[in-house]
Amino acid sequence: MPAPPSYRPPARHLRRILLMDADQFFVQVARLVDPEGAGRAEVLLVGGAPERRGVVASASYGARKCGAHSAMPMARAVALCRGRAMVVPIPRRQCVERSRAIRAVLQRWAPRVGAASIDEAYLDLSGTEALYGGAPLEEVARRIQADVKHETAITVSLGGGTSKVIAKLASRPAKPGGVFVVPPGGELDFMRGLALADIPGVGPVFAERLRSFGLLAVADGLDQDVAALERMFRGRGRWLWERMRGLDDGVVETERETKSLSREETFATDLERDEDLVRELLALASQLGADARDEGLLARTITVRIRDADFRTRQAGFTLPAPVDSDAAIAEVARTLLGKLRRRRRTPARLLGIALSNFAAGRGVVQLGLFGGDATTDGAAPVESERDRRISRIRDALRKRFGSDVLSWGESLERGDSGHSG
DNA sequence: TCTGGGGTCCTAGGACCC
DNA sequence: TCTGGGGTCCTAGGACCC
Repeated sequence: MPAPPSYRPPARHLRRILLMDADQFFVQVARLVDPEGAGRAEVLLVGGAPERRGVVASASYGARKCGAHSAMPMARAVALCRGRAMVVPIPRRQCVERSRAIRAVLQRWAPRVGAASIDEAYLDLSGTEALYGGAPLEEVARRIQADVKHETAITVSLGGGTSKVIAKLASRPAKPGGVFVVPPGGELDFMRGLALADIPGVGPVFAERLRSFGLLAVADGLDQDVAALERMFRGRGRWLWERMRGLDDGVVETERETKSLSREETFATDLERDEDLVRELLALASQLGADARDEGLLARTITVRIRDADFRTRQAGFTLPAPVDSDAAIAEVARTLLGKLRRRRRTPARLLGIALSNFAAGRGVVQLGLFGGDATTDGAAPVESERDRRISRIRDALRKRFGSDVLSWGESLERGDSGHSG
């Protein structure tokens, strides 16, 4: 369906929003990828291997009957299923492909489609009444659902209503594989039947605070006026007042720029020695560098995250004067930051991660300032000397910030650096 | 049973500048 | 000589989501 040439957002109370949610998405894709194996396993767990301390990303309905659910440690889920479960890793590439295919179908139906995650998308169908011959939202949703199934073989559920929060909450009673639309004006009745913890954005911490005030159900909170809620939960009172009524001004965002990119790994067994951590760090830096270059992103800020054996998570970051995307530059900064974190607390670590953020303009942009006014990243392989110069300038920046001892920590960074002092 | 990996957004304090 | 307010950037941590 073609989008109207000039899209005009209609009055808020007339909005027609859908949330599409692919049911147990990873399970569905795993079964399509491997019809003879996973396809035949009624009790299927998709996620990280138990011996690698993984968790469940998606559990089949058969596995849920045993008590398994997503985010549960895989070892526990396997135990609950008493030897009847098949465990497979997330088929990442195929999941991304299916996700894109689903979105392509949705874009034929709605002028505005916004991906909320790999298996969820919002559709804004406001102003399309005439386009669909005045069909009710529920009927349009059923047609979309059938189209997605036909085109991609994926079963999806659709929730609908006058706001994103209503559409999202309506997708739950729609599961599995159904459609549930809250009619305009029916928002309050619908919300009254929910728990406060059901509201997206109310997590375990906020739910506990609400409970400490005796507020469990949405119905409990509807008695409170805005001022009372603001006094109890300053800053969040008005937000809560609105959400309890299904009010949500949020628009469906069609395109969002990437704000951060990261890679992390939990080790099968905790790592204690610095040299082992450095080795893992350098591997992560290479993966992340490749990701950044694939996306054409240049980052100024590099952050290292470490999770100690006691599950305490710490991080340290550094912002460079000019953006980078090379493995060596990321590794250099990351190694210094890891040194800082390890000096602060040297205990076995279960996880290590690196993140890039603070992105500058993409490829082909001339990098200015400290890192050399003549350095460009137009895709041509930089000559080694220029690369070395860039690394040297990064070393200077790190030395200035962290002191002259930073380079005494750990060994030389990369063999490509040829080991000599810069 | 021992807790993934990929993100977004918010807060708060300190540095620094005007 | 003393006091100050606002704005922006950086850093660390945390809540939350799928």
